[in-house]
Amino acid sequence: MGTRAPRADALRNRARILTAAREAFARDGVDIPLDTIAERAGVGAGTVHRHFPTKEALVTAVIADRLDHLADRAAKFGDNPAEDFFTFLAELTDSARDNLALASALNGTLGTEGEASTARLAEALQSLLSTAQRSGDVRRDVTALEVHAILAGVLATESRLPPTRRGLGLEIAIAGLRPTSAQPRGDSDAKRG
Amino acid sequence: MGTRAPRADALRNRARILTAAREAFARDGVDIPLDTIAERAGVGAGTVHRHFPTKEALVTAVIADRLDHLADRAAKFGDNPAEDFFTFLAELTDSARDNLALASALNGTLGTEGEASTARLAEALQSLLSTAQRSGDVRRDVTALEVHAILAGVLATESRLPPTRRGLGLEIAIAGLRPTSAQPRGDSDAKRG
Amino acid sequence: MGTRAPRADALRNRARILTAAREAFARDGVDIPLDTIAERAGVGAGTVHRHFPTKEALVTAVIADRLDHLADRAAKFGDNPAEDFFTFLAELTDSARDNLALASALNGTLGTEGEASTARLAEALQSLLSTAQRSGDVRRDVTALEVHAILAGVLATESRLPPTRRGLGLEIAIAGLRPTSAQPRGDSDAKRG
Amino acid sequence: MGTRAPRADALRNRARILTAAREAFARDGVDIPLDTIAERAGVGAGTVHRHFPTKEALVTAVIADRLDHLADRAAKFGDNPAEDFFTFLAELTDSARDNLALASALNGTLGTEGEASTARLAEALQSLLSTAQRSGDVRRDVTALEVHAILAGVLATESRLPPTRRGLGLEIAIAGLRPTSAQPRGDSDAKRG
DNA sequence: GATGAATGAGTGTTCATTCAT
DNA sequence: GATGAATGAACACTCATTCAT
Repeated sequence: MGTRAPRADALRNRARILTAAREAFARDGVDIPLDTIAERAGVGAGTVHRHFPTKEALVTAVIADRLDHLADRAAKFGDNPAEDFFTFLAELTDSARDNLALASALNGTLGTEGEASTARLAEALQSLLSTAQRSGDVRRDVTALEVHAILAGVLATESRLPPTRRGLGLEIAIAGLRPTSAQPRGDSDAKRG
Repeated sequence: MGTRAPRADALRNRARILTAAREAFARDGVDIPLDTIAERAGVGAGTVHRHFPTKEALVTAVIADRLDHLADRAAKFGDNPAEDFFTFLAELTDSARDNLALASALNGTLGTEGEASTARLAEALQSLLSTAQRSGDVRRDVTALEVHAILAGVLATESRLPPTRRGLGLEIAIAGLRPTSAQPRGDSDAKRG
Repeated sequence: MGTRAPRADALRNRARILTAAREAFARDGVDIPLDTIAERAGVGAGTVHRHFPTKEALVTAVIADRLDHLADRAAKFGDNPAEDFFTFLAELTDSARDNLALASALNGTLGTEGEASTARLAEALQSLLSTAQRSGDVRRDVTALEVHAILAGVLATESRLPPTRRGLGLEIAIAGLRPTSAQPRGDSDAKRG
Repeated sequence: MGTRAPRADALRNRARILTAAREAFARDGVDIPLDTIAERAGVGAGTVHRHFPTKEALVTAVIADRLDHLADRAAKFGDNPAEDFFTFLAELTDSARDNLALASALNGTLGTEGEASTARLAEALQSLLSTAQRSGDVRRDVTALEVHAILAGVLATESRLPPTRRGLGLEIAIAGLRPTSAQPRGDSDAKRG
């Protein structure tokens, strides 16, 4: 025990930078100057670079953090097949709405930033998806990666919807993900490999 | 008055700039330097600014042009209620796929560029939509503007889908736009290719 | 011939930048900021970059210019074997004395800047050297490249000599370049002027 | 008092910094960041500054150390007039070859760093030189400071010579430092314009 | 004393925009 | 009108130096 705070202010600054960056990226997109982020975080420009050697590293860190956060959240579910899946989509949508950077990340506008975390999220999505598919509430032919892409679309939609209509994009996606009406529902059939 | 060729080359230059900008924005996104566009258009940088006082103006013009083009296309339809509507969505999706700038415009990433044309497109969408709604193949509660937002989402989805799965985003949106299965719409199940 | 001044001020600016850079590099070394050079040349920082896309390009241009100048000068000689050779060495020494950048270039401190011109200079040196060697006034085993290196040494020496002793470094190098006294050269006493 | 180990590690750190700096400066030149040196020395950046308040102080210390080392070495000679002198020049040349910092110091590229040690070295050089001059093997008109400058030149030359020709610069300097064969001693000729 | 995080002025470079030709 | 050179404010990033721990 007794690990004294090894570098208390460094941790605090790192957190402040991440927070400032998260907000700045969310509100203004990732093109915002690092100097602005440094200023908002109340640190010098050099400090930002000490913690994140390049701007890309900071962007990745912020995105990855958001993505990981979502993946963690996804892992918490597990009881109600379809409900869980759709609820998670809703949460994700809410998280990313009005977050330009997260939206960009999910849109693929950002190159390969946060790739690892994107994969983690896809994995988390996978189990929710599989369960929901097994229960017969979701089309069996879509993969987690595809759901990820659909999510990106939902976010894009939501960001253009007036506040009074929030949720419509998700609603439509969810409706579209259900098995075609030809197969009523009820039991689950053919689980996919 | 003897205006032999009043501004023949001015018109030509304008067209060349727009063409170059369209391609450049589509391929490389709107962050591409104006100098590059000028060079590709075979004109001087000053000429670009004569025609489009700011870069934003050029971006708007290009987007508006694309949007108008789509609106024009939409106006050509009108015979088969649901089919027309869905076909148009498919065309729009195809147009924007791999067009970074158009995708951005539809994503709302670009601020208010091309607002007027966005409205025009929404209008064109409106009549297709109304017809399809009247025929009972599309949810009655969505407006043209909302379809526009959904379109943005479809594009975002499609851009993240592997080539082998192209069309899935649109397919799901279309499925989601159908009236809920609870209230079957008579026949109608518009299969798409 | 009627080639109207195609871009008179561009040429003038280029010349001013080169002049300012030459003086700045000579006096302060190549680590001087480009902004300072721009300021001294009376142009904006961007203008420097238009003419010389990177700092290295400017350094190279300045060095190459100096080196070419010397090579040109070398080409003018050709009558008195030993005298020409030694006189050229003296000229080169005078040129580079108090020129930090040129000295650096000849010292090899500068990486590969101006390599082509270094080669040109070596070539020019070659013919002077060959002639002097054939006349028996210079050791036959040294090559032009080696003379180049020796020159670098002379410059380094001269830069550390008090003004009253200028020329001593060259004098010693010249003496050292003569054939060993064991094989007296009959005439030859190459007074240098 | 009980100063058990008063500042044992301080001394050790100082030594480690000097060693790291010596190697770093030698290999990479004096433009290498202090952080790199600190890291190689296994100390913090602040520790470097405690021992050497500015970077210039560290550079000076390293150079001075090298110069002192050479001066010490020079003091060890004393038996064979000319031989000692020339051997020392050879040693010095070998020491500085591939030592960017030392070469810089001797080149005068470094401003006034290590002036005191430069003087010490000159002094050591002086006695070797005087002895050699008295024995008639070295020109009588050169001073120790001038030999120092010549040494700088030799180093510059050597650094540009291909490995197969190492020693040529020194050889020529040595030859040039011998009394002119024609005139046993007495006057010198070689007036330059 | 040692540490290494923080600082912040400074560097090379880019690019939308202006303006002389 | 067209040209493309000039401008200069940004920008990401570096690094000697300072300072809290």
